[in-house]
Order: sequence, then structure tokens, then C-alpha cells
Amino acid sequence: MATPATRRSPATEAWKLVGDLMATQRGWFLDVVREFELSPPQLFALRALEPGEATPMGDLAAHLHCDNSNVTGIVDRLERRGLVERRAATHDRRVKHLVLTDEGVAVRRRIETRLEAGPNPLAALDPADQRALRDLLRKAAAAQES
Amino acid sequence: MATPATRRSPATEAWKLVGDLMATQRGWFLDVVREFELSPPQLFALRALEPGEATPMGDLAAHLHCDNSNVTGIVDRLERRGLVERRAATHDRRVKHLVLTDEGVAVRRRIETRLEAGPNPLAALDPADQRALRDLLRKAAAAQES
DNA sequence: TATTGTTATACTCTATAACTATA
DNA sequence: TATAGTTATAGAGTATAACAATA
Repeated sequence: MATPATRRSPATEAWKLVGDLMATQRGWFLDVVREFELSPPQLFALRALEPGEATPMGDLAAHLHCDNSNVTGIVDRLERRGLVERRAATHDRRVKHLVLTDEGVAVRRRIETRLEAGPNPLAALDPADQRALRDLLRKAAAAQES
Repeated sequence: MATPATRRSPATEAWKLVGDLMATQRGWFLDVVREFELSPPQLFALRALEPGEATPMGDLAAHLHCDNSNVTGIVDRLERRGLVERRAATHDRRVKHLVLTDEGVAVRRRIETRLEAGPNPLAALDPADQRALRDLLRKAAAAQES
């Protein structure tokens, strides 16, 4: 028998509610991915690369929670589309740095805008509740980092 | 230039914080998936099938946001492992119903328990904040359904 | 004619192991 | 010896198109 909702801690139930909310938005998220003609890992990679920063391939692999060997192919495809470039690192010649091209930066920005403008299930709350929720989540995020 | 955090609505910032929280837990989630020797779609499929209920293949495809043809393979593998069974539907002989086996029900329950017991970034909040957060999310979920 | 599930096909993601060039 | 990235390989997910059985 599953734990009844009333037996779960508020944090556990809240976490489950967060998961449910995310699940309801998954279809929309996949639509955005296809709108940009990317795959989910490719879109995650673009979001992971900060404009103006140089990211080692291995760091991207860690961010994507996959093996280094996978990143080779993912970056190959982004590079072929002119969104990313590989550059030699100066301090260690084994390392290759990833840098967004100008178009990569532009596409990344359009993606961020698109995701932010999407259907937000929290917008259904009244303004006071929205602010209260935001503040609690900020607090949780801050506690998370420590 | 990106929208400054202060120019975003509280709901937008809250939604972004939710996404960030989920992202920090992705590695742990993938660990659980591998612990059960499943793939993410296979685990989502098990979670979608309610014990004692018969689910048409097409309904599962809609739930997973993929084409019907993909479900054939995903279900093949779950069936080969003895977690799911295909059954003929009575009212429409084109339809095949999916039913969890006894072992499928047991594995599904273990998965739910494991996911619920996992690291919960919201547990860092004090109890009063946890309850407040839970209540706000309940409200958002309720508003979502209408 | 339209729909459900399957098959065939091509592409992408994924992990593992072996390789290279560095360190 | 160890590490960063690549290549080779095999298995899995994904969409599209074509198909059989059924509606």
C-alpha cells in the first residue's frame, strides 16, 4: 500500500507536486525542441554553454550526465550547424574548448525567450501567491547550494 | 540582452527556479533508472500504467509524447522482462490493452518508494515553509486542472 | 475511408571498450 | 600511469512512411 498523502512530509508532497507540474509541461517543452530542429541533448548543450565562455568537452559531458564519447557526436552536429566551435585549449593540449558562435548565441537567446514565454502553470496563482511561492523557492535554492 | 530577474513576473521566476531544482536532481533520477535496469521511457511507462487498469497502447504513446510505433518496442522490452502483458480489447479488436503483471506492480511500487525517498531539495526548508510551499503548489495544481 | 498497432528505415542518444595524444 | 577526446560497436529511443486488420 502506498503511503497516504497525509502521512508524507510536506516537503515530500511538495516535491511530488513539482514533479507533476513539470510532467504536464513536457509535451510543450518537446514542441519547443522540435521547433528549433534540435534534440533534447542538443538544446541542453546550448543552454549549458554560456556566451563568451570556453567550456571543455568533459565539463559538458558532466553537465549532460553522459559519457565523454557521447559529447563528440552531439557537438559534431551542433558544429555542423554552425552553432558551436571547437578550439584548442592553451594550458592542456588534450583539452578542447567549446565556444558558441554568434549564431549559437542568437539561437540560445531565442530558446531562452521561448521557454520563458511558455505556458507557466504557476501564472494561474494570484500575484500575492506568486510572490510567496517565488520567495520560498529562492530560499530552497539558496539552502540547496550550501 | 536577457530580461533582468527583477523585470520578470514572480510566476516566471518561480517557474525558472522549479526548472533549476529539477535539473539539479536529474543525475540522481538517472541513477535510479539504471538501478532498476530500465531506460527513462520504460520507467515512465511503468509509472503510467496503473495497477489493475488496462491501458491501450495509443494512450501510453500519448502519455509518453511519442509515436505509436515507438511504444511497440518499449512494450516489447517490458513484456520480455515480464513486467507488462498485452491483452486483446473486447470492444475494438484493433486495440491492445496493456496490463501490469504482478511483478510489474511490485517493481512499480519499489520505483515509487525509491523516488519518494530520494534527495529532496525542498527538505532543506523549515517545516512552516514546507507546508506553505506545499499549499501553494496544491493551489497551482488545482488551478491547472480547471 | 479512418484508425490501431506493427514493420521497415534512418537518425540520434547511450554506455563500454579500445585507441591517440597528451600529461 | 593517468587523462581528454575520439572511434567502433551494440542497444535503445525517435519520427516517418507503408502496411494489415479492423472499424
